[in-house]
Amino acid sequence: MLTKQELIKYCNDARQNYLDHVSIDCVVFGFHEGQMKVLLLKTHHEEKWYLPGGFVLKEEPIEMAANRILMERTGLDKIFLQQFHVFGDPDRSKFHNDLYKDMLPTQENWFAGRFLSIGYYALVDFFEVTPQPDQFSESCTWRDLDDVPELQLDHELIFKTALDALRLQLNYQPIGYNLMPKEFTMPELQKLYETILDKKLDRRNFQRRILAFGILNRAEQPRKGGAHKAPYLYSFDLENYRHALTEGFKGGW
Amino acid sequence: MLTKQELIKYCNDARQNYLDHVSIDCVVFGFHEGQMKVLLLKTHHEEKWYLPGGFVLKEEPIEMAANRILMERTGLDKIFLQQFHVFGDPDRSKFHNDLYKDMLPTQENWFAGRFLSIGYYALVDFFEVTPQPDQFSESCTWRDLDDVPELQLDHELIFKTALDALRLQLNYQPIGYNLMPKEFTMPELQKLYETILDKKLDRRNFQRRILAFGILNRAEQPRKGGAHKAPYLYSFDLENYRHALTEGFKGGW
DNA sequence: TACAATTGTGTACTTTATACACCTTTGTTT
DNA sequence: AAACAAAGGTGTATAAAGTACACAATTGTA
Repeated sequence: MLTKQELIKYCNDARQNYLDHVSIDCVVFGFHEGQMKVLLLKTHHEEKWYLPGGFVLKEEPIEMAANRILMERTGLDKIFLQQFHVFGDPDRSKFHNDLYKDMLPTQENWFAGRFLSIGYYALVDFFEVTPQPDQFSESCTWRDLDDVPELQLDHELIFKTALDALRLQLNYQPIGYNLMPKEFTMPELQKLYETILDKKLDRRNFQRRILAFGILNRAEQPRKGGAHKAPYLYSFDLENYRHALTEGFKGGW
Repeated sequence: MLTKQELIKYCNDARQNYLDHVSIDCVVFGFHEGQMKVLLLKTHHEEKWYLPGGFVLKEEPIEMAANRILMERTGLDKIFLQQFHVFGDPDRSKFHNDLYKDMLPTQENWFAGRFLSIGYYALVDFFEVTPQPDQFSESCTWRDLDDVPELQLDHELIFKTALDALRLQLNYQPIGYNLMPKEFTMPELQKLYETILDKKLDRRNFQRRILAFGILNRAEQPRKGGAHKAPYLYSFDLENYRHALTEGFKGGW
C-alpha cells in the first residue's frame, strides 16, 4: 500500500510520461531441462501475484514499450516478445481501480482509469537470465506451470491465452533457438516440445519430423562423458530457422 | 475539410465520450460467387480511402466497440469480427495528425493525438449486406482485392496483415458459414477457398478434404434447372461446424 | 446427333504420420 | 569379466493424408 503522497507523485509522473488507457502485460515462459515455468511478480507484504506489466511512453512504439517494461520490472533484457491479444473488458481492472479510492478520488488517480492491455509472450531459458524484482515487487520468480498461484486482475486469462497462442505457434513456426544451448541433443529438444504441449511424444517420430523441417545441423562428434550411449549433438541452422520463422512450416491449403 | 467550429465541436464530443489513444479499424472482406472484395470508405471531395474505423467509448468493451464502429460507419450490423493485431507505431497517424494543425493547436485537437489501433477483420457475403456511408464519407464501397486504391495512414499494412490472418485461419478453422447460401454446391464452396487463397485448387481433392472435416451435410436432391450436370447441394452441419470452430482442425503435434 | 461444359466418382502414387522392434554404447552391478 | 540397465541410433510395417491424374454422367447448345 502506498502513502497518499507517493500515490500522488506516481500519478503525476505517469500522467506526464505515459499514454493513457493502454497497458502491456508480458507472459514470459521459462524453460530449462524439461521444466517449464512462468515469470511472476509478487507485491510487497502481500500474497498478490501479477504478470509483469506496465505502461507505454507517449512517443514509444509498443514493441519497444513491451521490452522496456519487461526490463524494468524483471531485469530481463533482449527477450523476443510476441504480441498475441488485446484484453479490453472495461471491468478487467475494476478491483485494482478501487484499491485507493478512499485515499484519492478516482478521477484524480491516474492508475484507476480504464486500461486496455496488450498481451505479449516470450519463451526463454530460465537458467540464462536472472530476474530482478523492481521497487514495487517483493519478488520476481519463476513458478511451475502447474503451480501458478491465483493471479490478480485478469492475469489468469492473459496467462492462459498466451499458453494457447504458444502451443498454436508450434504448429507453424520453429521454436527453441535461445532456449536450447548452442549444441543440444535430440532428446533435449524433444523435452522442450513435450513440456510446452504437456504430453509425451514418440522419440523416433519426433526425430524424423523435426529433421524434416531442415532447421537442424548435426555435429560430427557426439557428446562424450555422460553415462549411456553418446548422443549426437545438433545446432540450429540459423538461416533455415529464420526462413521458417517468416515462411511457416506447412502451407495447409 | 472541416471548419474550425466543426472540428472544435467534434473534439469536445470525442474527449467526452471516447477513450483516448485507442482506435479500432475493421477490415471487412466481402465474398460472393467467386469475387472477393474489401470494404472501404472514401472521404468527401477527396480521393482518400480509409478502412472503416473509429473510437472506443469510455465504458465499452472493445468487441462491442468494433461492432458499433462498423455499424456506424458502414451500416453493417451483426458481423462477426475477429481481433487480429494491434498497430502501435507512434508515427502511424502522423500525416493525419498534421492535417488541421494550422486550424487548431495540436494539443487542443483530440484527433491529432497518438492512437493505437486494434485491427479486426470479418468475412461477409457482400450480396447480403448494403453498405451505407456515414456523414464523413462520400462513399462506402466494395473494392476488388486486386484493385485496392492507395490507403491513408497505415491502413494498407492493416489490410495486408488482416489478409494474412484470414489465410492462416483457413488452416485450422472452418470458414464459409454466413458466406454461402443455406445450400450450396461443392464448386461454389471451392470458389471461396480459391478466392481467399488466390490460387486454384484441385476439384476432386478439395471435395475429399473438405468432406473429411465432417462439417457438411449433403442434400437428397441435387440442384436442378441449370445447364450441365445437376450438382449436389450441401449445407453446413452447424453443430460440427461450431465444434470445429472452437477445437480447430488438425492438432499438429 | 455431336459437342462442350460441368460435375460425380475412382485410382494409382507419393508423402506423412503412427506404432512399433532391434541394435549399440556406456556406466554400474555382481 | 559378465550381466544388466538406461539411453540413444536406426529401421520397418502399416495407416492416413496429400497429389495427380482419367473417365463417366448429365444437360443445354450447335
